[in-house]
Amino acid sequence: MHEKERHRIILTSVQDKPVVTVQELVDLTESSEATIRRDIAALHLQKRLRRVRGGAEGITPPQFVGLAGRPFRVNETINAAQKRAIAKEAVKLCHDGEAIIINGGTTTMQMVHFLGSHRLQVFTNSFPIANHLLYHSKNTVMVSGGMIYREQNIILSPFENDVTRNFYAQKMFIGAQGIGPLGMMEADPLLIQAEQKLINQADELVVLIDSSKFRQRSSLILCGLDRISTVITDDGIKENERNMLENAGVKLIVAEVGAKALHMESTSAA
Amino acid sequence: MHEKERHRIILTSVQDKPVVTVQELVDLTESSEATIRRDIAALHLQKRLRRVRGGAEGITPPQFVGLAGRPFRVNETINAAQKRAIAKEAVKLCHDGEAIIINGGTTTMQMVHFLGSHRLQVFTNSFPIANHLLYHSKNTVMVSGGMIYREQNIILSPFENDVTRNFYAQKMFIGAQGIGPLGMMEADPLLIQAEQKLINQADELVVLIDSSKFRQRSSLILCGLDRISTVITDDGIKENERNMLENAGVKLIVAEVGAKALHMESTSAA
DNA sequence: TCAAAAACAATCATATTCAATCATATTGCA
DNA sequence: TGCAATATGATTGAATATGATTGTTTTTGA
Repeated sequence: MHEKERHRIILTSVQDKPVVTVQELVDLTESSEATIRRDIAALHLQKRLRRVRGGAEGITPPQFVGLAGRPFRVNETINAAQKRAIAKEAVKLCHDGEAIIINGGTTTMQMVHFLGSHRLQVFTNSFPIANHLLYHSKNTVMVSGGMIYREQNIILSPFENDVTRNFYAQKMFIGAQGIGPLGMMEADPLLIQAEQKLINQADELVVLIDSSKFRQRSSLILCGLDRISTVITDDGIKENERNMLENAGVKLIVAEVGAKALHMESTSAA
Repeated sequence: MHEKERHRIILTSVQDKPVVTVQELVDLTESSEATIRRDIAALHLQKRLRRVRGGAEGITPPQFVGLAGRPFRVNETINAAQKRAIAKEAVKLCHDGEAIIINGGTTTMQMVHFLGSHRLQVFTNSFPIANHLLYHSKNTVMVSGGMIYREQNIILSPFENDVTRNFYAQKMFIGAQGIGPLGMMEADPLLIQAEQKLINQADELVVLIDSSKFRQRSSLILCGLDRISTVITDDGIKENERNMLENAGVKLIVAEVGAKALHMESTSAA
């Protein structure tokens, strides 16, 4: 077997499993222990894997807490104060006993912190949202069925006949990548697909979006402004953006970013 | 088992439960007490967990407690060693690339620990199983849609048209309340409903059941012995119980509960 | 408070893995 | 083909990890 071929086998092995032993690779490649060690040493120098006693491990997971973790949690910290304030306003719209739909996303995720003492029926396609509500609240939790996409943290089924169609709510809460005269926009096709499934299952569409998103554009339009009932944003919204929503008949709620958050901002800026 | 593998198991264990004992980890990893202690000490120095008397506890994430938080407060102490041994045998039946179904339950739950380094397509109706596999493995995870019942920790939809029908696997793993000549039995109607949905979606039915359950009877029969391909149990099974399965054409796998556990049994019996 | 049980630390023997070396096999090239 | 360069395989002693044993400390429960 040629060197390249062994390297290919070794690299695919460490991607499939957290660790592979030298012995496993010896069996796989039918070459000697010494050769495998040399290969691992070479690939280690090329930083294509990490050499560990007994074998090799993949380079990707520094620690494996977050396959889903990183993209999600990094995003979580951006504009955290705004997102929290917006989420708080969103929860104020909910009354115990109601049924609501929460679409997955970093802003809607913040709602869970304020839902702890509520008693709602919550339908969501977000695995972490379901998880949090299940263990930290007394709300009834329902999820859509399907495959769990790690990066976006949503549950999505390619089939039309899933249980989503059997759930109906008055309000659906949703975030977005951007918003403009043409409507709500999203960047990820996978998210679009998930959202399309849900938006027809509720009367009112409540959009949670921090004010910076008014200046962002994306390629994919989810729906027009006429479909939106309410927009909740923070107090960074501009006058012309207010007018745009008003002209489209969209109700606007502006969340005051709390004094503490403001204070933290000013001190960190100083 | 290799160091990294043990560390992975230890770290995932402390995230599932507030505290994990040295003994549990010994059973889980099949390594000695001394090794586990050394591992815990090493991980403690790396600040990846906190060492406590009797075992280890998770480092509480500053504020993110709950996302991947502490999903299951399983009744893990009853027959824990047996359940783990049985679950380990079950996982041995799985080969990378395969699609499997795991029905929710305390025994099947133990399978997640051994699935960490696999690459399967896993469909489950158990929220905590999905949760664990999602954050602690590279398996593809799919869930059924519907309401999450807190007590049983399963996802269940009253509708026929859910995504369950779109998934098919060669093997389905399932626990039970009891087993006898009439078949598998379950006590909770809710579980029956969930299981009925799934058992037709797989070729082989693999039943995980500790030997004490052979002497238990319940009111609800899930299915006959003829539907069962394989039964995995522990070495407490009696001769007549073996015969019952053999006569029904059911394959039997007996999991050896570790020598240490056997020793404890015999001494406590003496 | 004491005694039994459990958990722990320290030690040593064994098993595994590693690195270095050399012999052999394969490849590239004139 | 013949030669050199490189790659591979085998062997050995060193380094490291593991498991068992022993004695000590801590906890538990009467």
